[in-house]
Amino acid sequence: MADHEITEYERKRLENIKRNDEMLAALKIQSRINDLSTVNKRQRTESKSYKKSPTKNLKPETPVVLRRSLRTRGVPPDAISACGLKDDYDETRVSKILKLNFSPVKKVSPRAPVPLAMRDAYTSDDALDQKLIQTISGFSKKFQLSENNKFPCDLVKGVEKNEDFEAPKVRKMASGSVKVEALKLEPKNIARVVPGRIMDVRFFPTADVTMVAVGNKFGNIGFWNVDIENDDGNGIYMYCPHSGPISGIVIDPFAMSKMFSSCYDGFIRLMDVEKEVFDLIYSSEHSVYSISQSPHDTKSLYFSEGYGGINMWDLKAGKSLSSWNLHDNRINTIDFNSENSNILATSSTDGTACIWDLRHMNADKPKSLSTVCHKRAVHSAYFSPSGRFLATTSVDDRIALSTGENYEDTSMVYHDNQTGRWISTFRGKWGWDDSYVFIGNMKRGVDIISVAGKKIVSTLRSELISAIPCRFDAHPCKVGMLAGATSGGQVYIWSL
DNA sequence: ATGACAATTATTACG
DNA sequence: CGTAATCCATTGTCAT
Repeated sequence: MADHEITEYERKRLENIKRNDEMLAALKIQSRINDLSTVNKRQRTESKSYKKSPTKNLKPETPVVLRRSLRTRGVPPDAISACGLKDDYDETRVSKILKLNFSPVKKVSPRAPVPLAMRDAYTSDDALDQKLIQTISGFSKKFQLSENNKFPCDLVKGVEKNEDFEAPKVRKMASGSVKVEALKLEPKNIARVVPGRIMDVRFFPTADVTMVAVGNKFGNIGFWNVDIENDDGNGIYMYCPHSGPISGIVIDPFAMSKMFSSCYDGFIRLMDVEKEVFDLIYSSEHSVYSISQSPHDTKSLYFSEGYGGINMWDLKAGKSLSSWNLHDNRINTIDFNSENSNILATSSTDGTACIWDLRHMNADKPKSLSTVCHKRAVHSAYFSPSGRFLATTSVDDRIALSTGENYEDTSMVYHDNQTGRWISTFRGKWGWDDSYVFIGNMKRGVDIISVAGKKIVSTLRSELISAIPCRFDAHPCKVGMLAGATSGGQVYIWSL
């Protein structure tokens, strides 16, 4: 037999196949571990997150000094140990939990479809989580006890003078025009909050404390209280309430002690600071790709699932009120029009963004009010603060700005959106009025698109930025405060 | 048409 | 300081 010389191409291909198989196998094993982890008791005595002497690997001369990074230094780089899923569950924590009179459950994995004690999900070595809990319940209580017309963000109208929170409420963002040149990034407003890729970043909707929550690819949720300067701790707290990439975070401005998070693992949890648990709200076979709440109706939750489905979930009843199949592929964002909360926009990998009217959605596959068509996947569709514009971002390297009666008047702005595999997709986000959209670029800057000029008018740049900021949040109460999050777990906060 | 596969990309931990 | 390892995105291309 003539022996076949293996061509370079074939060799490479075989290698790839082998690698992929190994990777798949590893993923499967991991998910098995997650499923079985109630019984699984693998423990390694020396988990990296408990190592004492942190090795400084930030070049001292570089200006890229992540604020108070020493403490986060110990956070292990890889997903699994970061989440404590497989190898860093320690007995001391179990006994602490038992002492604290939590139900004597065995180890609870974030994948188990049950509530998860916050302390159980806390991933740092010291017990500073209580401090976070105090902070959050502090400002959320303050808000609840204050007079009825004193809500966070000065944002209320139409609130009745009773204690009943059923009263119609409207969330009004702090608005105003910003001179974009005035936005500054200071070293103290930089921190690494979690390891790995950040999928979503969100400010707490209060002016009392500057605090962000981020969710990463590994299922961690990190908090950063930016106001904490130099007392014990660095204002950074990390939990692992999920077993996969966190697709969205929602904080109801009228109940800030409760925070929703959705995950590719199909779970939606509610962090309830009063009960000190990550409650289980919803669990599914399918991935949950986005989550949103109507500004009017905070009794229900909207989220997208699988390949094009949307659910309207009643929080009180704990069941789905409606579900629709709106797209041919995954829905990446859901956003409500702040001026008319019957109107919502979805963006989808099927290449379209659609605007829907909740009053006309009876069929399983309803007809959209209007559709913005792109040539490739659409990764976000957000209404402007006034609701008059819709900004969609697509991998076809376009940002569409749509306006008019039915948003039929669309103009396209070119923007390089080729983020590749390691960077979370870009999403053009509105600032504090209808004039600007903020979006990251591949050169570690933040492009600012002017709606009037239909082009990039400015770019935020800084030597302090060590990675590409890809996910953003504009502070709902503080005009000019913008948080950007990277694939390396850092958060940058620009402010006036 | 459908499906499998390669190439692409940036960040970081580690040697 | 260079480099291996990351690995639930996306798309075009080539095979079936």
